[in-house]
Amino acid sequence: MKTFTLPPLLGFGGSGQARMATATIKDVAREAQVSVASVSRALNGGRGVTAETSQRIREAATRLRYMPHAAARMLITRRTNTIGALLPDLYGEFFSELIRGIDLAARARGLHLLVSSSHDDAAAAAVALRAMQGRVDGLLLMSPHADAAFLRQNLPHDLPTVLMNTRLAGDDYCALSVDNDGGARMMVEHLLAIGHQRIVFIQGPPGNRDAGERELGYREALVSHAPDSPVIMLRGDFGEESGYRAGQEVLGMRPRPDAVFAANDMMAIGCMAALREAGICVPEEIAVSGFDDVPMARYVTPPLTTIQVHIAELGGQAMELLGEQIDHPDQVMTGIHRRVAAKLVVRGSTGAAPG
Amino acid sequence: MKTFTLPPLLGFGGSGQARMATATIKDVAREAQVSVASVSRALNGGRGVTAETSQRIREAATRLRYMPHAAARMLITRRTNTIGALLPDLYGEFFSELIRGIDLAARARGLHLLVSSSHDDAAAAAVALRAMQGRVDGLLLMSPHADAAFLRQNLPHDLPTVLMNTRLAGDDYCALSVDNDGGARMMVEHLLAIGHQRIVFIQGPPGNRDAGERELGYREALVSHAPDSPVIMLRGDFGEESGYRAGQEVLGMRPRPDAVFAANDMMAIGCMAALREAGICVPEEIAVSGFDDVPMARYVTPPLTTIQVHIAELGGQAMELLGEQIDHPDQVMTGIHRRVAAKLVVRGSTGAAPG
DNA sequence: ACTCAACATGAAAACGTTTACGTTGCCGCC
DNA sequence: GGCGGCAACGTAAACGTTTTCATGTTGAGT
Repeated sequence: MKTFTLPPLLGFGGSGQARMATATIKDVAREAQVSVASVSRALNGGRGVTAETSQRIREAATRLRYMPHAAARMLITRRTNTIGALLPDLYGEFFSELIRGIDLAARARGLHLLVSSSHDDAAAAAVALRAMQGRVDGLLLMSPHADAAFLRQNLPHDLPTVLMNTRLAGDDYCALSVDNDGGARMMVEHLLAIGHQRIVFIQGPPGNRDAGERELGYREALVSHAPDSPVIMLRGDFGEESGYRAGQEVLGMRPRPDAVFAANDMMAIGCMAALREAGICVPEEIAVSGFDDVPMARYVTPPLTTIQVHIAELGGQAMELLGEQIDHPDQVMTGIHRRVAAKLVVRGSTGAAPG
Repeated sequence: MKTFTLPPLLGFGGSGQARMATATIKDVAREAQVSVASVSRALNGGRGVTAETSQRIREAATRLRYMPHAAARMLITRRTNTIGALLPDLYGEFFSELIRGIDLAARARGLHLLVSSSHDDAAAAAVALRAMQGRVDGLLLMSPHADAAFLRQNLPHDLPTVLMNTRLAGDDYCALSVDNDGGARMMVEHLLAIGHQRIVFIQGPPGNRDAGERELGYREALVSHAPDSPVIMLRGDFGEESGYRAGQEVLGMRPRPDAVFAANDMMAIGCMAALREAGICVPEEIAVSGFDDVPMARYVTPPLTTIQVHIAELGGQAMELLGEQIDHPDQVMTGIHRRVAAKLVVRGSTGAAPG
């Protein structure tokens, strides 16, 4: 079998930068004088190959700058080593932190990350979902329009999936979301603890899950810790403007509330603007607090007391959960529903901390 | 050839949710009574197939919910229809906008997006770069440590690549960056136009490309429009703290500067804090301006005059450029270097606008 | 010395596509 | 009526892996 056939596509001649097409496993096999099977074994598990042949193969591989062809491996292995993240139109810190958390956890598992973001409507999300078919081993899904029907329609039922912050609780899928409820309770307890009695809540957009849970936490905390305090709601939509309007409404209330808890930071900031314009001092006359701990929160005057959620952790834990699901496909994990903790950050706007 | 062999893995029985493994092209071929070649033809170009057979094939495909196996296609086609984005550790709005721009442009071209983010050092970036080998048709690369040597070392020379905001100008690669220079000039011209004479510049971190270009723009504008105005530099590092310290230095200067131009918004905000503490009114006594137009810029008091760069456009244009390169591999496009425009946003901190 | 297990290795099948190349059947033209 | 050409379609060869199976080869146990 000694033939004179040179490696067909590899360097011609000797020194250095010869233009070479990417080497395949066959080239490595020839270079190391073994069969392709041995190369595969040596480079993967390393079992079933002598230490010295393995060594020789490894050397040949690096010499040829061999990189296994991803597609070929996927084809036979039926694993892509890639997970997909389907995300809605997200902005700012939230998005970047989420991706960071996912990416880090994925990299730790040796997985690649295929992202598809900015889906405004269900149709766009469905298209993106289909396009990911077969390119990913699992799916991280955060979508406001991901109701049960949508999922059953568009999701391959055998694809491991973890839902993040979605409406439907963990009946058929794994899910993970931020502890809105607990966070809101903490905030109300804080406000009560520093002596406030009449706490008004500025709601988020109707139908929004996060907003709803935060409202729930507010109600729960009141009934369990201060059953005599009134439940006062104002409409909002997470926008700064709506917070401003809510602030104006607060001004007209008699007796005047002594604290405002907005369902997110932007509304809290808008609310503070309205109060300031009316000459009301925060926190002396009215305490104000928000939710999210956006970067801006510590820069407004006074700095905003708020609830911090570790978004990167949301992404990271979701990735962990997905990884488990991928590694143990038989194990039933549907129905698991975890929450990532929220943390109270006390700043000047509730008067309990100097800065 | 009429046999009774049922499609082996497909539904057993009839109605609805029968558990089925994913259908392959063979299943479709059998279902439509044609060869696999015809299926491929019908589903791709559609040439070389009768309209009616094509129709029949298409029906069979949808009936079986056929989705071509991505890996198999990649293997034979040698195209992944995926582009990779290698990004450093980015935060907040910048990151999310960049991804949004890239993602949208990629989707418009039918390309998937593989991201790898959060690379602090060159080693991590190199690993990530290698891992993307063969999984992508092109690369979008933004990396502070992407010098020429690094690229030549780790980048397959035949992989279309577009550099974003990197140090080395377009000698060997396509590059794209924000017009720091032009933006800074615009800002200085604005400050001069409203009557300021002594404009101090707060520098960014040494070695930072963006910071350097902004400083250059500042110098250029001064020499060309106000050669008599002094060039005054203060050290900074893009952090709010450093802006605060710079602000304190400004306070001690005699004659006192009448305007501050910080290399980014956070430093401008820090600077304003220092001035406020000293009882100096912005913009009446000293005007302050920044660069970036971070979301916070419009919420500080007074709202910050700054330079807005359309980050999404940076990503989108980079993707466009990369797409061109992928579609026309022979065409030499190395050396192209585009800049995305910057825009002056005048707000209260330079006193030229009410709010 | 003979058997049997254990082990290193190679040959070849499989994964699901695309595509170059044949093969047919049909039509028009001489 | 034979012949060339064209269009539709099928056959089979690739693509680069992993993995099963078969085949030595060795070493230990009797």
